[in-house]
Amino acid sequence: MLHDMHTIIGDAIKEATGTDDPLLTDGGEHADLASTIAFSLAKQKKQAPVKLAQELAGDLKKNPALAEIAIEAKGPYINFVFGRDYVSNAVRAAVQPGYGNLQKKAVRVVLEHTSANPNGPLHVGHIRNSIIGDTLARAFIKAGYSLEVQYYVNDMGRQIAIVVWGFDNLDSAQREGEKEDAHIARVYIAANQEIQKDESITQQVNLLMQLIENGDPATVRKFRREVSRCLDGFKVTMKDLNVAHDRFVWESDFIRNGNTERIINKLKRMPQARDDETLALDLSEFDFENPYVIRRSDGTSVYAARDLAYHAWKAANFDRVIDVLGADHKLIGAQLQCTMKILGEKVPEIVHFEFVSLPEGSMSTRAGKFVSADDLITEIRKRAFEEVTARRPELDEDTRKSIAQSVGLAAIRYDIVKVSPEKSTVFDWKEALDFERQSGPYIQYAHARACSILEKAGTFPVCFELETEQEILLAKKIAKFPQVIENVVFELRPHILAIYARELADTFNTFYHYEPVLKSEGEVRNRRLTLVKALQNTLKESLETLGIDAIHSM
RNA sequence: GGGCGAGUGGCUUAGCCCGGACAUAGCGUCAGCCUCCUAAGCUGAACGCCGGGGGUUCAAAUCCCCCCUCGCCCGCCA
Repeated sequence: MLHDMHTIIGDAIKEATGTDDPLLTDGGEHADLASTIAFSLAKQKKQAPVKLAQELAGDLKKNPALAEIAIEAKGPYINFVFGRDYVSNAVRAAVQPGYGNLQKKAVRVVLEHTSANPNGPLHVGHIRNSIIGDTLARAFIKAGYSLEVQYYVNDMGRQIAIVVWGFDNLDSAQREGEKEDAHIARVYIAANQEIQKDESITQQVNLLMQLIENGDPATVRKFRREVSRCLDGFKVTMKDLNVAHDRFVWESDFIRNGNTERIINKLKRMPQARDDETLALDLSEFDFENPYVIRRSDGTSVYAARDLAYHAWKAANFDRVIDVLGADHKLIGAQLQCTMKILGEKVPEIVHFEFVSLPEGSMSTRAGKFVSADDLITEIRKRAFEEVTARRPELDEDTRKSIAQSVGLAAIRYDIVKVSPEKSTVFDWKEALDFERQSGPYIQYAHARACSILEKAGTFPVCFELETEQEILLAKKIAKFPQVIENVVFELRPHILAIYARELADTFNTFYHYEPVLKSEGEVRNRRLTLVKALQNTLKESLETLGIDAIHSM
């Protein structure tokens, strides 16, 4: 809709001026769309931009295609304000279930996210990956793509060898009520402390690494057991965060199925290959200083080789390959992309996000310095329950618990997804536990408020003819939703949706303040109820795409 | 040392790709609003050399160059 207006107006300007870019921008408070084309025409024609804007506005007004649009030159700007049809069509679309769903696309997308090493619980840094990834996944589905979400399980890393060494050599019994991933972290941290004290342990870890690479059955069993247990813990955390994967892909499978060997053989024949003691690629022509090592001198593969095999497999089975990775993977991500390109394979698109740290510094699983996602979830549910109990003492405990769970989830997911990924952040308990303004619960509250109005109203005849300034403001904000979904998947930036949802709630709260709905009468009441229905549905679709429950009461 | 990212009122943050009309919002501060549809809300005020310096342009938070500060990376780890 908004996109259509852009096209119609843009074409009209191009036709009237003969330029190929109508220089349309958002009109902000002045208009729905505005063109600054008069500035560039001024240069060409050597005339004043104000005069040209006026002339052009006059010409455009005569264009029958723009009959519904109010056109006015204000100084050098040409402002376009959409008419009643635009507004009523927007509301008509927005009351429909699934509003914002875009046309189905015959494009298969594979999205990898989280993929944390299974050596300890997910912490508040990992879940930035999960939440960005899961929100993108939801947006892709809404945008009509066929999607598979994968978790790449790094099950043959050095950290896992350290975990296994710990289980073999230290006091490692699981404690009463201890979650699997927390248990593994405890053993991993203890094992690292032992390594610090006694360097000879490193030799034993190296031995485990060789055994796993060679497929020694007993070692494989041990690795797999601990990794699986850790993943079981992750799955509980991710379920609590409403984050879902379709498939867990194990790194070691790419050794077992021969894909790693195959890609190494292919890489050997590349002109960039340097096959001395190690096999490495010289990517200096692409501005990568260091050699990209693929195979060790002892003949075993490194992570990069298995990752290339994994990505080649994804490239063969999907049309688009998207990875969500932390900023620490920028260099290796770029090397991977570069290598895939020279192999003639589909190049993965990588979404990077910057680090989450603690006020006291970087997080480290090995050093036991982290805030686990589970602790955050527990704490936030507790706080949310207190809040719900204070606000709604009349509700029974189960209902309050259920609301608290949804509110807690909203607070966590929104707090993380609202920040643009290129900002590094410092985890702050106070902000994470805030349920007011610019928070997930704030948006849920606006939705619940709309639900409450609709419930009290019962049935009503729909009316799409809006009148007042506040009504039209809200309807125009609602109208932007499909374009927001489009932008999220195009730019791979889910925080755009987070910002939009908050602004939509803001707009509704202002509307709510100025325009009585239930207390108005006749047509006014009907059109406002219709608008509230459209708003409620748009908020619901927005929240659900953000992975947040659109609860009806809170 | 090199590469990448960030720097926007006291704090957090949008806008930057694609340059335009008084820079977005929240927290905090101050002044108000619950006999009225859920106050997890609303209205108003104060608070800004958009890190610094050059440049391009009719026009720069946005583009280019230099510098400063912070984060991340530069392994035969993953």
